[in-house]
Amino acid sequence: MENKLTNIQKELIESFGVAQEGMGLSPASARVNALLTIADNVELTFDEIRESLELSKSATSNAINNLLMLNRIGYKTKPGDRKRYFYSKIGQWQQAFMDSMNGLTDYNKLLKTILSHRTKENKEFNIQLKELTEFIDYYQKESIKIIKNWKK
Amino acid sequence: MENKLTNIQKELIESFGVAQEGMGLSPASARVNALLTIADNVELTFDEIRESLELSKSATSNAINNLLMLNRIGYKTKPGDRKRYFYSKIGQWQQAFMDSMNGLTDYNKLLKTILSHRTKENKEFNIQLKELTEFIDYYQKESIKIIKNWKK
DNA sequence: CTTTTAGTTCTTTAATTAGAGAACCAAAAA
DNA sequence: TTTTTGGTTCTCTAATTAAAGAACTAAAAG
Repeated sequence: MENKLTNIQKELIESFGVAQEGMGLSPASARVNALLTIADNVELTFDEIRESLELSKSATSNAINNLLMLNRIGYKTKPGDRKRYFYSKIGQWQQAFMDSMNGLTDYNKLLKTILSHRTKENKEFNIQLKELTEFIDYYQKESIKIIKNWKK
Repeated sequence: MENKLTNIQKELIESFGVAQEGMGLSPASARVNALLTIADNVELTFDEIRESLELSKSATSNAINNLLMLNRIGYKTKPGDRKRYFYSKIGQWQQAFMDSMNGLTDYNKLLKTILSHRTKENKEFNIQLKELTEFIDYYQKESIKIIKNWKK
């Protein structure tokens, strides 16, 4: 159970943690996710995570369950071992990317509804709003093409 | 100064406001930005914003300054009129989009640093991490192409 | 000058978030 | 059956965020 982090690793966890806080994760979730990206061992147990990050059990539990819900991490078990081994789902980025593209649809629907309720005055503004919705449609389609062409 | 919103407009402001809270704006900022997207009049003064949204002066002031800083809104003045007329910078989405693409560079730099500090064990994980950084590079370039091709 | 306008800043409060620590619990081990 | 393991849940507190309301201010109007 000796899973010591180097100083560089600790620093990377903090930097990457901060970056992921900026992407909407709580401090503890961000650090757990960072740890699972940075630690040499890619499968860590609850207690290894807790120890490495010096978190309480509750903070560890909540962070892990949050990341599981967001599908950012997963876990596996080993026969005859009750512990769960958590890992980063970094390989899932294609799916995550697709999901974020699809998430744009609702936002764009809203923009279109807004446009449909605008008066005819402010032609210029309406044109810009229309262009934005058209661009989002276009961008979604092109992005999906982009990702499909990504097989180097 | 009679700038009454219809019920539909009020609802749209709430929906769009919530959507923008999800994109990182505070409730008041999100609603100010929504108002400037939805109101018939695209140029509103401080007091018109305050009244329409039933906000306090401080909340209005902070929300406006926050949006100005984020470059999501701008204002113009009129000769012989001390008031500022605020408007949504919706037409600026191309620039905003470019900025968000460029924002990925730092994140990717971090991922590359993380990769460079990983041991050679866990080949599969390292490959996935490498793929992700390569995809981000590729995606940035392609996205910029996409936006440049957007001149219909 | 004095007042009004167009905001800004300060103070306070309410609400939310984050996390510690302890109590708890179910399954497995002893 | 009791203890240990691997967590989860509950309670409490500290910190942060959001916004109201009042006091303030600089520039323009009267």
